Amino acid sequence: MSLRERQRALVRAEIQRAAFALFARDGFDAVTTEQIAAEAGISPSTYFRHVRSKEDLLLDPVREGGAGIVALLEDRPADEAADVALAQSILTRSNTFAGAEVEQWRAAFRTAPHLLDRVALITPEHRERLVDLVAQRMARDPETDSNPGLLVHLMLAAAEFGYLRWLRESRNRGASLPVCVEGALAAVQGERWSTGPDTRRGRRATRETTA
Amino acid sequence: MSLRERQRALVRAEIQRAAFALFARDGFDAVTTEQIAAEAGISPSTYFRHVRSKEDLLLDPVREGGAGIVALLEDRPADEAADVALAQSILTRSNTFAGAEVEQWRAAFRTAPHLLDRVALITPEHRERLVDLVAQRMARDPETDSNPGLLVHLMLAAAEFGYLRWLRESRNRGASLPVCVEGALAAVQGERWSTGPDTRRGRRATRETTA
DNA sequence: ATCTAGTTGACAGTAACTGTCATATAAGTA
DNA sequence: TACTTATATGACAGTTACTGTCAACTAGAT
Repeated sequence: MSLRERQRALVRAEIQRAAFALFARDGFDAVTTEQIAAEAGISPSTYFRHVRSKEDLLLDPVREGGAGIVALLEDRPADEAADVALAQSILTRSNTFAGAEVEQWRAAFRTAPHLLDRVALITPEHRERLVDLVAQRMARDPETDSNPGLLVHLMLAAAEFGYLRWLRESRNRGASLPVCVEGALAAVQGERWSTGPDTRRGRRATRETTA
Repeated sequence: MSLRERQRALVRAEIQRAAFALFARDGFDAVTTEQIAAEAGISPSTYFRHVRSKEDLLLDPVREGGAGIVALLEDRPADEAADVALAQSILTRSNTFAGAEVEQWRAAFRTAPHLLDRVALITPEHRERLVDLVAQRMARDPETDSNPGLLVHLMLAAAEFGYLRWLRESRNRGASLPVCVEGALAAVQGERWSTGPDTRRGRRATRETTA
């Protein structure tokens, strides 16, 4: 990683830190881009060079999870059923989504409830990659058969439901993120996603990641 | 319906017509609000009084379906299982989503692919109403039990998948909207959503609305 | 006829972006 | 080390979606 790349990442992180702090204090809508830039110690020009849009400041952190899910799914045992493998990948990823910075993010996000229904867990590119991987596992052609796409869509929607439930609830009273996500993911798994008449391998292997 | 209300609806419809025509011709991003207002024969001020945001011009038509789904679900037979009743309500609604104006809308929407992942089939208020109705059918408390919310979320996600597939495909080559939606909805239905150990009434009553 | 409430357009703002340009600094090359 | 090139920065001007206010107007009820 070159010095330029490191500095780029540093500036980006500093912008996020500044933005989340301001959002949490004053509310998403009340904070201007100029304030964020000032708080981050850069000019507005530079701010816009690093941030595509104000919304993305909040949405990008979750979207980054998409790449992780793809990587995890690629490493799953090949004989595992598509639905199980996908659910486990998502669940494992949600386990790593924690820490002090995440709490800052959550506090910031709570001030922008109108963005709640726009949580896309993943970029279109990563989603397409997931569909291909799932189709391969189901031994179907994603072009002619919509089932792989549907499974990915529903599984991500279920995970999203878990994320939203976790987001809405207060810090300590509600269930943890993995618990929220796992409960929702379970609803999508089932016979429907099998590759053929008698390939049930891996079907019972739910709940292996959480403590 | 008073004259004022009728005129209001008329202006609104005229704005939509103008906007869709311009979007389809020049692309969503290339069309300014002033152009739309001019084409609709009103001032920019009036435009903004009728349109919350440019995005909503495209998104509102689908969102209006939400009210219809709620109404349909309220009229479903009381002994029908929650998942079946909800699926049928959505499917019936999607049947009425057709006509020449819809084709204009589809053409307009195609020029704004970045809005595709923001298709919320329903407003938060209607969604909450659906959750209550579903919870009642499942005999569960929507406050403590997340299953009704999850069923609604997944069912809407499935419908959304159908809508997106229909949207993407060309006018005559792809499957019709109801077919796309029905195929997706079927994936969510199942034993999981039953109200109790032995209440299976209405469980087999899929596919009754489409020809 | 008149009073009230909702509608309209002109106008002046705000804030999120976009594009350009001169300047500075990291990285590759002689 | 010196030189060149690619990239980052900040100042600035512009665009556009959207908001708020105000005076003129019009439908609807009394």
